[in-house]
Amino acid sequence: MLDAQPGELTERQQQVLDATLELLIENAANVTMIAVARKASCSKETLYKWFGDRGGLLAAAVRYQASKVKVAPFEAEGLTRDKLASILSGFASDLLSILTSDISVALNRLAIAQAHLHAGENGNGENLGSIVLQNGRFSTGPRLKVALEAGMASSLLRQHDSEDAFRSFYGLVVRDIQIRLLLGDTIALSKTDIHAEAQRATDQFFTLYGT
Amino acid sequence: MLDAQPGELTERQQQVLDATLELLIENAANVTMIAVARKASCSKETLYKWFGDRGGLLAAAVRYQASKVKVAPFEAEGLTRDKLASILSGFASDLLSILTSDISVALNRLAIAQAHLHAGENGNGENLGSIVLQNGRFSTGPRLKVALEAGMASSLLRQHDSEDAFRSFYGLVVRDIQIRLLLGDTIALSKTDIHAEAQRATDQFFTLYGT
DNA sequence: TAAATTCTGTACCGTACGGTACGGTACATA
DNA sequence: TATGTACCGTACCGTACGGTACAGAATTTA
Repeated sequence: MLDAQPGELTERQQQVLDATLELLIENAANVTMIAVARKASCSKETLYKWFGDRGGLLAAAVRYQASKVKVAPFEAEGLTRDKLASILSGFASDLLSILTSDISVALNRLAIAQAHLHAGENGNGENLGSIVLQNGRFSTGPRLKVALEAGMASSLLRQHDSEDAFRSFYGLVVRDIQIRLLLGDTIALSKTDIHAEAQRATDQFFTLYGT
Repeated sequence: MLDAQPGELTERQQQVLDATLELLIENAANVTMIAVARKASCSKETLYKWFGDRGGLLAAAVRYQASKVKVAPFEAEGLTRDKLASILSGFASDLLSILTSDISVALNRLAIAQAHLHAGENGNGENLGSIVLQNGRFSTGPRLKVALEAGMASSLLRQHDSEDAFRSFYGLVVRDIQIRLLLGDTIALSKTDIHAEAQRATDQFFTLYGT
């Protein structure tokens, strides 16, 4: 086998996690160890050897998916209002694209479904909810806050707690979309819809926090 | 037994549903038929007789809880800006109080966890997610829209699609609070915190949509 | 080519849960 | 007092799943 660094995943292991994610998207209730083994054409024993137990497999799948959606950080040099607006609007588009994707809905549902478990109750010891939060909200937030603080330093935005400003922007972008999707409502957002929503949220944000 | 109207619940049945909800709050994974029967001091056979199957019991519990949080509609007579602001702020406070409550988090988690099921796959035939949506987002929304439209008619708010205006207000109020709670993040919102958040959201809403 | 390692496929075990059956009890009605 | 009804408690059944064991194939290493 192609050996990998500790914490890294071999090609084959990634195939297994891809199969897990596929299964998760089509029906979360069908993600059993035997189903994953069949879909990935591997044995259950291998699953347990690689991932410890079911919780470890799911955690690995969530982390693996998160590692695929890393986006490039933006540079805050020579910031103009148009440039900041473009950064915000781009961020909003990305966020909406991700949150409305099948894979995001499925992963959030999975994480929410067992978010009540205390750490250590599952094999991996870490809660899926906190993994999703760490790689989602708590990862994108600070990245955008850099841009917001640069905007304040350039007097494009009024002085304000950047965390609070980010949260309001988040609300303006997401509104009730995510919770409705999670609850099973079917909202179709086209590419142009997402772009329009991102633009609206950005305009409203400047109205509230701009100079 | 105290007979009840069709669709109504007897005292004893409400006790059973209260026990179900209690169990749900303390640990959703423990809501098994035997656990409910023990907690409510009734027999499993009675549960099946009254609610059909597990899905029916959960659906009944969700509906029962929803029936307890009905709030009074507001009157839109002689609307002033202060009065509208008070309505919006009150609505926001109520919304935040509900969404941050243990019972709401537990019910939303439950509904989300199985929102992928097609109608008819559970005994009751109706999806818990849609029940929550109907009694939550799709019930409170139209009620507030009445106030928003009255505000537009009174020229307190700019002419605008009331559905869209409501959704932005919702976003300003809730921001990232609900998704973080659902994912297991612990956010403590005191009574005064909620009041302050409601006030902020209302002020921001007037900035965006006021005249 | 021979030994060793890794993996697949399947059979198996224990458990937990949904759902059913049934005996026993309390109570209401006649 | 006799009969019926509603309910409790529990035993039971079938199934599905997580996890383990093992035999044999495939692949690697020497």
